Amino acid sequence: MQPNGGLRYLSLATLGDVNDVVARAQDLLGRTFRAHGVTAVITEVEAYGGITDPASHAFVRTPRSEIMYGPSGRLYVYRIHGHHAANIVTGPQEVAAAVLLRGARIIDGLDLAYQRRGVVPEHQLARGPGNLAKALGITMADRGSDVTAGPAIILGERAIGPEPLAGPRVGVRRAADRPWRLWLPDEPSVSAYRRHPRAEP
DNA sequence: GTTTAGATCAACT
DNA sequence: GTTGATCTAAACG
Repeated sequence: MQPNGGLRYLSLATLGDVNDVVARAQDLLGRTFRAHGVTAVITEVEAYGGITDPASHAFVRTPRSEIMYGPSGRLYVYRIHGHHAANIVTGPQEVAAAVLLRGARIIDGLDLAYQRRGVVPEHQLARGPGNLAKALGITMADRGSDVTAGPAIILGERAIGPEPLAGPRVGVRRAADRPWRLWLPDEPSVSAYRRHPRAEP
């Protein structure tokens, strides 16, 4: 599909409420997430609105972003700065929305997490998307995994549920002011906000 | 044309 | 000292 063609210009009434992905992101906060022997509680996420969101990799439909146009619950993994970052596809399929996992508190499998991350303070084991993926052993090999099916990767129920806070997403150059980053208050596993140097004022 | 690997540097700790 | 929905260039189909 052309970047400027097709579904992108359908009305929101047709596509559904783009804020659905934000609601889904909020729903993920406080849930347990287990991957490759490590269990964590998700403390920080970012919503990416697919074809409605210039900051989303799915804004342009290519083989790489194709996974986000598929069923929800699948894992979209990408590489950045030599690390990996993990997203959960939320749908609807025509929108290709996904939620980036940015922070988590490890509650089980600490030995394994330390083994993967080295000597760092416990609250930093899974702070930041790259560190989270590394602590949980998530790589490109996990692309397309169904997080509702397990067994290697499985999304759990809500473990804690305080009201989340919201603000702009970290390091995005486009749509830099959408407050689609959500996190739980008083969680040291939540990373700091950094605005992209070349983001529009 | 797309994906991947390998960097960059401003803002963070 | 770390980090990263950036950025470029080389390696793919």
